[in-house]
Amino acid sequence: MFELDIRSRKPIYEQLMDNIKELIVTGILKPDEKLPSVRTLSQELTVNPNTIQKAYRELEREGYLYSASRKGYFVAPVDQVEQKDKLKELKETLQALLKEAIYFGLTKETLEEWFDEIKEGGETDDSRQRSNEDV
Amino acid sequence: MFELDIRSRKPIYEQLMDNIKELIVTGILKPDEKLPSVRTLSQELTVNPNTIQKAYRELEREGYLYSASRKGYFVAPVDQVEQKDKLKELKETLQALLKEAIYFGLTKETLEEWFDEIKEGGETDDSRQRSNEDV
Amino acid sequence: MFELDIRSRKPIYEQLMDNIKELIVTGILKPDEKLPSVRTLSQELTVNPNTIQKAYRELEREGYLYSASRKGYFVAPVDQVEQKDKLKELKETLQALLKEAIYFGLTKETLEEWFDEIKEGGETDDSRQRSNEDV
Amino acid sequence: MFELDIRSRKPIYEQLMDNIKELIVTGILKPDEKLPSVRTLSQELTVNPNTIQKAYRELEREGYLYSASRKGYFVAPVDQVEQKDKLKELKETLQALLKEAIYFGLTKETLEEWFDEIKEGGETDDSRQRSNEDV
DNA sequence: GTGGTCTAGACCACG
DNA sequence: GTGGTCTAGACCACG
Repeated sequence: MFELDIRSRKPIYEQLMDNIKELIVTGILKPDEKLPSVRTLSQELTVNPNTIQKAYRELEREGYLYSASRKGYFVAPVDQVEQKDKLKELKETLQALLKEAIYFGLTKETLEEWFDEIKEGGETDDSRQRSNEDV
Repeated sequence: MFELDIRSRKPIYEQLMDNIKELIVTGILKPDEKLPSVRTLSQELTVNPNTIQKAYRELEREGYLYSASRKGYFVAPVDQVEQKDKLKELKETLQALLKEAIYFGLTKETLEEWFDEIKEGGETDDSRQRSNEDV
Repeated sequence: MFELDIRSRKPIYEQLMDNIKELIVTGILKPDEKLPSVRTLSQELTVNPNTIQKAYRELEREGYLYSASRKGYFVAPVDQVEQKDKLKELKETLQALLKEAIYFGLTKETLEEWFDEIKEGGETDDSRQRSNEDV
Repeated sequence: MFELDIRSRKPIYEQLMDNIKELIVTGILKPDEKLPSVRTLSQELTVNPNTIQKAYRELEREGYLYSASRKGYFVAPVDQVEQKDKLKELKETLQALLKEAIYFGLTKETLEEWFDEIKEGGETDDSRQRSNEDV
């Protein structure tokens, strides 16, 4: 489920964040769904609890998770206002990357294909087991 | 010309890289054009020479620049093979980002608009077109 | 009546305390008025009885409530001595907060407005005046 | 300079934050002034570096400090927009506290006196080291 | 059982 | 020299 590369230059807590974001963004983790407890995940991944906690907290700060008192961490539902803010945030990053990709030959057609690939991957997934899906 | 934010969490050498990539990618820096020497740029930006050096080296490693022994660093022209490799590299990053953006409400239409914005912004410079047109 | 936010970082028993203080302080709960029993409130709010108990005990300790052995918890009338003590306690906290607010641009005029807003909001309730007028 | 009470229920990192806020808010620490390094302060206060770091980072998140690459932490100057936001944030807390204080007999006159004390304390206090300025 | 705080201390990246 | 990451592990508060 989680892909962590200890050798990577990217800190483990950031890799964890990316992994969890992916699960949320593809709908595998649903709004208000509970995440594994800090301790549990720590044992499963053999990563220090503090590192898990750091990832969870940062995701809370970014609006992906919320923590309910001492009950644990949960996937945050996104309302429209937050959506717009988040999208504006992402625009800049995305545009910088698009500029690069265009320089290296990305065409509008290819971009549209990529977009469709993602849409199809997520949209039609109703198996929820998600082992047989084409994300 | 260069936007460096010393308060940013992003390391200065990475900010430098981003700035130079931007200049290359938008065609302001042309293929085979010489970049300012490490010393010069170091003084202009009041940045440690080691930091400039690191940015140049890293850009060379990524294929944006080439260095001619003692003569300095130059913008690398991109051939078709390199282009495709680079694009494939970027695809993964871009798709992850697109997934997020779609989750936060990005539509195909908006994405196309963003694409066009960039294309129009760069289109007027035709020296840059050379390397892109033969794709 | 009670605003509890399970997602808040503030413990539920503290949120409960704040809510009850607010009701007392605005005169909605009158001196010697009985509070709902721990059990009742626990069911109404679907909150653990221990949590209600803790809030009530803490409010008793702070002088807002008194408990009559097995009969339950009641709003404590405040006599002049207690009032002065309480006010002295609050002074320190208030001054720290005022310092901050002044740093961020709070003027005397704005502060007076805020004071008046509260006074007007509460003034209409005259049962509450009793305990305040003899100051 | 710093008052830390290990026995207090308030976490050390929060006590640290309060102390530093106080120094900033009273003008003892000036905008862009450097704070002691994490390590230095850690040794001076015999508090774990992680705890210092936590306080610094939280103060950064709240807009009191900024961190410059690897140069250390500095007092953040506040612009007008941030000021207004911060003041709005504080309003709610202050009003809740004012309500309580009014309940316990705080009069407008007393409140104004407290306001003036703070203003004067900052304004005319030239006995300090930092001394001859009028914050 | 859950997250939160804190310590002691190692190692790394940046400049 | 500076902050950032990470571990191993203790103890606490809340519910």
